[in-house]
Amino acid sequence: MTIKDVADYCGVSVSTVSRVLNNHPDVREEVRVQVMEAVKTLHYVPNAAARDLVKTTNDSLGLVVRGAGNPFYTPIIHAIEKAVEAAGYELVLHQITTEDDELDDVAQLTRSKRLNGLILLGGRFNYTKEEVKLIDIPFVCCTFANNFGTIDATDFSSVSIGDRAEAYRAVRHLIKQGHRKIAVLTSSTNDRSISELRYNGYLDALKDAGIEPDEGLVMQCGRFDMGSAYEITRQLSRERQDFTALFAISDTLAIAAMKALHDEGRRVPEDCSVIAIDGIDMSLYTIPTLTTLTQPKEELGTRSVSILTDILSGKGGHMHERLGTVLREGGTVCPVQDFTS
Amino acid sequence: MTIKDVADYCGVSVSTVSRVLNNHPDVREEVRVQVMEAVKTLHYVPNAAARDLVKTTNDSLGLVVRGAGNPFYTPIIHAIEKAVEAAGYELVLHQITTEDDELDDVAQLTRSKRLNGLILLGGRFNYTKEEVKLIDIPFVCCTFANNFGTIDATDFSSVSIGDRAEAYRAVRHLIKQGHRKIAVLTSSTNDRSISELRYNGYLDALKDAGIEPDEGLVMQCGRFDMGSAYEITRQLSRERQDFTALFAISDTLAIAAMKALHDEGRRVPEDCSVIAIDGIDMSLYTIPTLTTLTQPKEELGTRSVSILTDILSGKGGHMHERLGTVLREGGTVCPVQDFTS
DNA sequence: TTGAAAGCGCTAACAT
DNA sequence: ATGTTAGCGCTTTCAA
Repeated sequence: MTIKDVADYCGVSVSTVSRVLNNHPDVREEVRVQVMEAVKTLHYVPNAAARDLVKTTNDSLGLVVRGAGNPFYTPIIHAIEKAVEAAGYELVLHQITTEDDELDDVAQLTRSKRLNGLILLGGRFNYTKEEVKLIDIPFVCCTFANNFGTIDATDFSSVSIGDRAEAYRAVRHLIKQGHRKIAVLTSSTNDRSISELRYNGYLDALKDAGIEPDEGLVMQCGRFDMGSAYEITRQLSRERQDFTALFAISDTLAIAAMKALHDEGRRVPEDCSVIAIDGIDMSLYTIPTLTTLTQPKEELGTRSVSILTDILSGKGGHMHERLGTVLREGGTVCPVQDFTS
Repeated sequence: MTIKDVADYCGVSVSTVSRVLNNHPDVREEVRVQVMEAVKTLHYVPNAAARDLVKTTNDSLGLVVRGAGNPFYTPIIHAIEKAVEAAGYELVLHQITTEDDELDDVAQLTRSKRLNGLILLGGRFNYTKEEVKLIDIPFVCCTFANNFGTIDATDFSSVSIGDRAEAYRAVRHLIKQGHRKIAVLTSSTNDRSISELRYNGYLDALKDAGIEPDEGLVMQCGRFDMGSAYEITRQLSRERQDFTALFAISDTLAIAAMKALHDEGRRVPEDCSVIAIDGIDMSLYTIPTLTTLTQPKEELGTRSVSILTDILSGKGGHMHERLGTVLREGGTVCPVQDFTS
């Protein structure tokens, strides 16, 4: 079933059918209707490969998401999809796992799908100049940037929160409540990614408050995995009774940690305050509601798209936007309990 | 950058380059090495569209997921990806929203990507013969079946739990604990989907126990949306004080409901037991841990794949598998409290 | 072992 | 308004 079959069926040429299919004006209304009905009757669907092959440019943008299951990305992807459509582009979505390298994928996508631009959602922070050269179309990093890399800031765009500063703010919030023994739950302290940045923000806050970092209060759970976050938090709770607050670098880790604290008989927030960063939907439903710095998820998506489309239409150049978070006051933070009184 | 460029660069013909790229045997080792290096140097990536166009068959399977953000699907998708790869096929994944109709998408995919088989993850239950005719390749419905449709069982496969029976079992579990005023939280009672099936299982259980259904205890929240589940549960909690248990048709709805009950001052499980179906990771971390019938998520995925690949290799025909759930005893169900004593 | 050439199905000039 | 035709980049006979 090809366009030729439809043409023969209608007694017209393939170009006429093609015109109807692509809404070109120069077709007699009568013929247009006839073709459309033939398409329905024959259940004809154009071959995308052939179409892609012939079209040299196709107004499509790519979105590569690293770490599919992450609930934090869901609303961002939604926002991007809507914004891309509104801008008159088509979106090619590609999910990869956290083990895959997004740049390998990007090379594939851009060259085989003739993309005009690219959005990377979640990715490494340490691209090299070499690697970036492989991406020969404009791209914007969403929710992350090149914080550890060496590439030129004018070669790409980014939209994200200031991870280190926001982590600082979260921990600062705990310190203001009188906490000084503050544990941190991160996936890693030195993986050149968001985890490392937020961990550094934690250290910054301690330092500014004149608190000596305590290595025994640093929990690394490896990946963004609730199971290991739970285990490691239980373990620390058994080993150490003295910490009065916990900063988790993401909502999901915080939720696992709250459960672990509970299972060790420690109440949140009375015995241990908890704060996190992200603001996923689920953390609205924990008991108590998680106190967290919510990222402007929709805005992260829409800004990424508009920066990209502006570049493509010549309206602007590469830029790096840092958006702010909003402190969502839940019920997991309270002033430190004074045991001496 | 096309295959022609690589050929020119090496001073060979395009066919030779193509042979190298596709690991054909008849190429001089010397030339093979030369071409491979040229590919690296020039950063050449074959155009997928052109490749797809010319290849008539490509050993690829399609996976259409309806309702991307659903955390329940994440492990299933993972299992399918691994199983498909292990079986030597390539997977083409397509996400659609719950508003889209999966069949429209399927028509697109199968005809434009030359798929050999198809897995539908989450979908309508009421396909018609007409619609199914559009899918001209073997397909298997994962987590759902044709429970409300009229299509021939020999025309497709399905792998799912017995939704109605499992809902029955969940509610039965509550009844055994002495509960008789049991509320139900569903997205709809008559949407011809999983919601309706599980709602019917709830009714079955009441009936068998001689309990008169109470329309006032039926909550429909429209979609699988935690926000509306929360609101409607709060509302019911204010209106009615008499129900002692709640059956939610999914874990996510149950989590929202637990929060709502809490915010209305009702303790789980002392004042209201809660049970659900699905068994997502997140519900391990609610406080108390959600009692739920966990679906065999990995098995749902792997069985779907092996049924499909068996059909494709002529080793078997269409079949319909009903897998069982496992009751995960959390802490959200307890015997009904006797107010009279 | 290699090259030349015929398509795969479609779109977009260019004719008519 | 409609038809003819030249590719898009690739794989795969068929010859050499």
